[in-house]
Amino acid sequence: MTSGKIRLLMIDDHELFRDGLSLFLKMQSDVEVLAAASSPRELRQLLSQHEADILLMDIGLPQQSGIDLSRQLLKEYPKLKIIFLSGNEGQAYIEQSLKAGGKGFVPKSAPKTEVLDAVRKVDQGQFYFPEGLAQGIFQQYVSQLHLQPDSETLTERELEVLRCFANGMSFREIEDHLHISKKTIEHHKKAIFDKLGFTSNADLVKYAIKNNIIEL
Amino acid sequence: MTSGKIRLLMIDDHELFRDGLSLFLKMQSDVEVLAAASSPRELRQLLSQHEADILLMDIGLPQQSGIDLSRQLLKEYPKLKIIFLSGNEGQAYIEQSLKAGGKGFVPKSAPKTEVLDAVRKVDQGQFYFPEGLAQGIFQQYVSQLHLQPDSETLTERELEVLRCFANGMSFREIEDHLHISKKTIEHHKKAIFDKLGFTSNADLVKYAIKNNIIEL
DNA sequence: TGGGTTTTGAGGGATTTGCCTCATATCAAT
DNA sequence: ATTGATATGAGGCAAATCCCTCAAAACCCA
Repeated sequence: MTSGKIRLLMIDDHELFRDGLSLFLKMQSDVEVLAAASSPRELRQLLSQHEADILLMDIGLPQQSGIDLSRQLLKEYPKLKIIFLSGNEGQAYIEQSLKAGGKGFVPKSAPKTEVLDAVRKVDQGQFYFPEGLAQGIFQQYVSQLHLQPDSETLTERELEVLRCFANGMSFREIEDHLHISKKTIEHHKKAIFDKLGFTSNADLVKYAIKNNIIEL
Repeated sequence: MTSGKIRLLMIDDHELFRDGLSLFLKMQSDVEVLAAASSPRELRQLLSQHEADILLMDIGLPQQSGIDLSRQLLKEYPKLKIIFLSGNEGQAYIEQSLKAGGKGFVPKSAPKTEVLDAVRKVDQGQFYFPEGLAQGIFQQYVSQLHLQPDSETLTERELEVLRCFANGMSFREIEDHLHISKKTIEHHKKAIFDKLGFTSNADLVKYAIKNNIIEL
């Protein structure tokens, strides 16, 4: 936003990290930290209460991968700009974070000021990603990505079912968890296998790991 | 140490985390944060310069797992008391951290004060591990662990079977591949599940990936 | 107001796995 | 020579999963 401070929310399950980062950001005159969530549930609550410009999201949340979560959130809050903070996961998820609609990506190992840079850049409508990608070439790359989205995209429900199976749940457990019948689960599972060409449950698990739907 | 402050070192690759935690710890009158390292190399340097009582170690270092590193360090500094800080890895490594000689284990998601509690307990020669294990019972558990070391080592054959399952093969396919009957495969699979405490095939796949038995 | 897509579910048979016991053969170590 | 760990396998039953067809609500979109 051009007027006023940059309003931001934060989600990270580590209290120490949240506190440290928000303390630092609050010292900046152009930034306002609205609140910090420790879980996806809490974040949704905060999003419904505050109008935020930017969301700083830990990419490796325990309950749900940040990338996965951001896909869901952007459906509800399309104007929200999400910057991912990655821990030791390295930069392997940059492309996925882009596809999920992320606007920025900062390793947690980066100096504090880099987070601030990212927040400012992204607030101004730019992308912020680690050095190594010239901004111009990068923009082009992004648009290419846009033109060629996932050929076989799973629906929300299918994703949920996929997540369950990848977490090792049985039909019975998924019935209880999602409150749908075994038949419906079968249906979704078949759809997933057909769309993604899986041959075995092992394929499913690997896919879920590669795509940050579950944690390894 | 009974006299003076508790001297501690810290290793974590995230600057924000280091700063936040050491800021908090420095506010305590009975604790002295000697220094904080961002890498194993830097840590060794610091250890040779300072005489520390306690080391707070991130379990998920990018260069080398904290557990691995601690085994090495304890050979050089047997009196060093290591407390592991775990991120999203959950508590799956508690047992390993014990075997590696760790004295404490604190999830990063825990409240700040828990780290402090752990530091004080461990400094006094106690163990500190997450609630749920009474200290007495726990001690017993530790000695049991000692007597019964690698209950979790798979035999060659079990490894082969594990690899097959992790690659998505069915019983039928494994029969053909390894030239053994379904019954024998069942037998091995059960042994694998028992030894490693698997609850689902998904666990098996994840284990195989983590341990480089298959490619992701 | 139709037509796609998604989500939901039933019925029923075929297959696959899981679990339990029992049994044999090898090999190494005591 | 006996024991223990490893590897092999059978029989049988229970439980879980797979496969295929059919169908109906819900929803968005043109």
